[in-house]
Amino acid sequence: MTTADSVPPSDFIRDIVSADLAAGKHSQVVTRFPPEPNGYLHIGHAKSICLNFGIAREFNGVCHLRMDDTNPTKEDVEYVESITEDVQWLIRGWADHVLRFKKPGSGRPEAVSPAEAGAEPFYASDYFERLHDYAVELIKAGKAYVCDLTPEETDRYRGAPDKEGIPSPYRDRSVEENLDLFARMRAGEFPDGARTLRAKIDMASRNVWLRDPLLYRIRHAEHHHSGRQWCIYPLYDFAHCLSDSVEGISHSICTLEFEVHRPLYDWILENLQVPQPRPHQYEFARLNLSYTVMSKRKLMQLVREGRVSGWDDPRMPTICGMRRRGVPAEALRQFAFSIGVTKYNGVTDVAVLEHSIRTHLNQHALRRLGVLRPLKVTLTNLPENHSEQLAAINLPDNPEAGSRLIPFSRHLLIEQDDFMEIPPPKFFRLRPGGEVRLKYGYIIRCDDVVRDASGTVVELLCTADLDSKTGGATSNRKVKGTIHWVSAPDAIRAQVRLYERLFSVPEPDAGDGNFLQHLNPDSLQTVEAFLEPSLAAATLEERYQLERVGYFYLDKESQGQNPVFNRTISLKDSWSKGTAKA
RNA sequence: UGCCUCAUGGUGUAAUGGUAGCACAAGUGACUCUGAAUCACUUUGUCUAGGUUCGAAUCCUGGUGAGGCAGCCA
Repeated sequence: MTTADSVPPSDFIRDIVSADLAAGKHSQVVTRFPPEPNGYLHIGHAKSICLNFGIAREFNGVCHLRMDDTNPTKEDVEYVESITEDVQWLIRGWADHVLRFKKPGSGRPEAVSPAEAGAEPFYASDYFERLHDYAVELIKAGKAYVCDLTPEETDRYRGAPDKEGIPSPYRDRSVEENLDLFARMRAGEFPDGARTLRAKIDMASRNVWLRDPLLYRIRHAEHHHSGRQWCIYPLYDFAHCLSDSVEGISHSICTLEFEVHRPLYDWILENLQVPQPRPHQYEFARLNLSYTVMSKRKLMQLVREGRVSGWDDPRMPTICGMRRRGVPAEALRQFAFSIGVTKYNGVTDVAVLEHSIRTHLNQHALRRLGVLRPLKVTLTNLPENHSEQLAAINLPDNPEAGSRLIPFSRHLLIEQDDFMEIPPPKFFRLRPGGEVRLKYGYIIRCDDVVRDASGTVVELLCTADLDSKTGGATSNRKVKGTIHWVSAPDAIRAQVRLYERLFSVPEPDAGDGNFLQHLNPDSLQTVEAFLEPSLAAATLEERYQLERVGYFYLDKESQGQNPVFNRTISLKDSWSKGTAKA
C-alpha cells in the first residue's frame, strides 16, 4: 500500500458520512459509481471512483458499480465492457474488497464480490419492472399522469426559470384513465413521443425540475441489456433515486449540475413507499484539468475526426488512454486524493497530475539506458573488437531491485543534445576538448569531430580514461557532466512515441472558439531509438525510466523484435527551462 | 435579471469563533556517476462594505464576481 492510499483524506462529504454513522442513520455505508455506458471513462470519472470507493473502504462499506442505462438509443455493451475493465484496473489492489457486483441470475439485486462466477455490474435496466410498479403507485396516489403534449408544447408549457409554467391540459385525468393509458404505453400502442408519464408536482415552482417533470417516455428501441422487453423507458430523475433505493445506497454522490435535481430526488422517494432509511444525494465539483478537455462530446469528436488514434490514444485523458501511456493506477489515485473534494468549480493544474505520476514512477520505474537521437562516438583508444559488460543499477535507493549488465564497446551512440561545438555557459556535457562521464562507465574526452559534406557533425572521436570506470582507480575524478549512451553494435532498435500535452493552451474549451484550434501540433513525435539490449525483454508489468530522458511504457500493441514504447512523461528538466528563458 | 451553489497565494486545498497551514507551480542555494531525485531556503493569499464578538477566513446583512438549471440526455 502506498502512502497515498493509507492517508485518509477529509472533506465535507466524508464529514457527512461520518456524522451519519455516528448518529446511527445507516447501519452500513453503501455508495455507488453509476456511469452511463455511452462513452469511455476519463480522469474526471477517476475522481468520482476514488471518492465513492474510498469512502466505502474507509467506513467499512461497499460500493456498487452500476450502469445507469435508461436511454437505449445512446448506450452500448462496448461501453459497459470498457467501463467495467477501467474501474477494476483503477481500484485493483486498493478497493477490490469493497466493489460489489450483482449476483448472477438473481431477480433481486444482491451484492456479491466480482470474483463470484457470473457476477456482473448492476444495471438500472434490471429494475425496469420495479420502476414501472413504482410509477403505477404514483398514478394511483394521484401524483402522476399521462400527458399528451408534444415535445414542443411540453417545453412551452414548462415556462422559463424566471417565468412560471402552465399546467398541462391533461394534468387532471382520472386515476383510471392514467392507469389505462400508461398500460397501453407499455403495451406499445403509441408511437415514440406521443405521450409521457409526468409527476404532478408544481408548475409554478421556482425550480423548473419540479414543474411536472417527465418520468417515462416512449422509445420503440432495442436496449443493449434488456433487449426488446420495453418500449417505455424511465428518465434519469425517476430511475436514479429509485435505483439507489432498490440497492440500499446510503450516500448517493454526484456532481454539482445535479444540485437542482435534488428536490426531485427527494420528492420521488418521499412520495413512494420505499425502504427506510432512504438514500440522500450529495454533490461535489467535477474535475477540470488545465490543457485538457473532459466532456464526452469533445472526446468523442477527437476520436471520430481522427485527431487521436482512438479512445485509448495515450494523449487522451481517458483511463484506458492513460493506462496505455503507462500511468500507474496508484498515481491516478494519489492524484485524486491530492486535489480534494469541494463544491468550488475550479481548474486543477495538470502539473499536479504530472507530479503524482513522476513521484510514483521515480520510485518504481526500472532505470535503463537509451538514445533517442543518436550521435556516433568512436573511442579511438579501444581496439575494434573491444567488448565488456558494465554493471548498472536497476533502481537507485532500492538495492533489492538488483542490477544488470550493459554491453560496452568501441562504437557508441550518445544523444545529439549532449554535444555542442560552441556551448553556452554552464553547459556541462560534451564539447570539443571536453570531458564527460558515461553513466556506469568511463570518462571520455572529445578529441575531434567528423563532419559530413554539409558540415554537420556526424561523429565524435574520443578517448576513454581506462582507469575511470565505475569502481576503478580514478573513478572518483570529478567531471561535471554524466551522459547516457548505448553500444552501437549491441543496441536494439525501437519505435519511441514522444507524447506531450494534447492542447497548447490552459483552457482549450474556454471562450466561444473551437477547442480544436488549440490542439498541440507536436503532441506526438515518433523517433527510431537505440536502446540497451535488456529492453528487448520489456513487459507490460514494468515501467522504465530511460535515464536523463523520461519514463516509458511498452505499447500494448507492440510485438516482435522492434518494440514500441510510449513516453509516459518526461523527466523534469531545469536545464532547458533555464536556456529557453535566456 | 427566477432559483440553487460557490468565493483563502499563480493553481488546488486546510483551518468547523482563538498563531492563516499544506501541495503543485515559480525562484535561490547545497548535493549529485540521471541538469532527475533528495535537502535547505524564498516569493505570493482570506472578493468587498458593514455588523456581532475580547477575538471573524469562519457567524449575520448588503454588494460584487463565478458556475449550474428551462432534453421526451445523464
